[in-house]
Amino acid sequence: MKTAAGPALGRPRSDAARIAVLHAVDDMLVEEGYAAMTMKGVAARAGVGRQTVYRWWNSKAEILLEAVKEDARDELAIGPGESTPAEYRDFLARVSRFLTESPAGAAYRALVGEAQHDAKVAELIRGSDVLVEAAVPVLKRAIDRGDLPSDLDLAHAAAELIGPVFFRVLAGPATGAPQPRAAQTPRPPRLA
Amino acid sequence: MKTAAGPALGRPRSDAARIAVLHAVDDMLVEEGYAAMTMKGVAARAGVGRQTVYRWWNSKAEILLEAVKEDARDELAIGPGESTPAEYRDFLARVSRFLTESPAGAAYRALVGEAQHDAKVAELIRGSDVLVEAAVPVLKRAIDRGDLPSDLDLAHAAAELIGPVFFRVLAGPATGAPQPRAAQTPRPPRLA
DNA sequence: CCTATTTCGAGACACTGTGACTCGAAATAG
DNA sequence: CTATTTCGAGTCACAGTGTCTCGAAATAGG
Repeated sequence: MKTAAGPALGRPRSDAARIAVLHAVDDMLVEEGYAAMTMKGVAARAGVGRQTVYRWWNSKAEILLEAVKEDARDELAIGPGESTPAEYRDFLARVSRFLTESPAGAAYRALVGEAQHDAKVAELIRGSDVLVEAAVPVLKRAIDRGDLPSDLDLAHAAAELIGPVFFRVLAGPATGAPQPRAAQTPRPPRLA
Repeated sequence: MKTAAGPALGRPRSDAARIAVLHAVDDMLVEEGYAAMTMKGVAARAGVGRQTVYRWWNSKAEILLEAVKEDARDELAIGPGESTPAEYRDFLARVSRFLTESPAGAAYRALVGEAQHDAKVAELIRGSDVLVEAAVPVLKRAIDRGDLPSDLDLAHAAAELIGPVFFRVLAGPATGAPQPRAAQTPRPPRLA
């Protein structure tokens, strides 16, 4: 915890190195997979000293999180649609594509997976799930239309919406490995 | 691939060693967590040679799968209830408890997590999900009662039922690490 | 210009897990 | 008694981890 001292002292952090690491992680994840991706390899691939990586990130998971956060948000965001069911359908199709085809989605799955093994990673992703955050605007518009009660628990409703797709991709017959098969468009479920 | 030659030749496999390994994996998962659990450690804990472990299982995941499969089935099985909503409620409460509190549930989460990293593990758990298998009898009884259409896609319906709880536990605010907090009883969703 | 401070890339280091290997002993069938 | 296979135990090369050191580079203030 730095005390947020203003202008800093000494050589400033190299943004080029930061970007290089982020890109390296992004590339290596899709090329070799999360398991084969090592801190050593990331540093080498980025053309960066090993200590430089460890100085700014504590784990693969932290780098990955920073590397794909923006992409994930962009890929999941949808604007207002014609109706609530139409928005559900569009959103769920996007979630399905994200989880099964997008590199950012692969990173998300890897992070959720790692969270089941490592409490630190679980803490890292806790309370800032990109899927939930993307679902919230959809739910709020549904509330505005009067299709959902105004006192709705957004987190629970988001889980209701996302859960079935999430479960099928992570644990179902289309589990894990990057399957090139086309994503199936899921039906929107009825929310209480 | 053995050709299933009947009476076998040479010294038979030691069932004591098999049980010891299974118990060691079971214990170490709850005591140290999946990440800290190593093949080396398992062999030592079980008082078994390292090669003996590698001879019968290819990975931690395989051992874990064999170790908890029966426990998982037992913990998730529920008998017929008074009504379909009551069965949904009971089943989902059991799923929630399983995922958040049971050692077998922790193993299940670890396996699903590992499947996101390793295609072999994904293949291993593909098409034999204990949660889906436990949901199927519930759904079939609902069909018999006329509460669900007889041509229902069981896998999809099971995902609809399980998904929300699954998502909240694996990715939601109650992510990952074994949280001693009491499981919240989820509302049963409406199935199409 | 000079110095203090911090990051940079590069690499050495001890430690640990992996998975294949060897060894002699034990258990089974013929 | 022999062939075969598993047993526990241990050795081995290889690779990744995370910390450390090194000299160079980049910044601020004197």
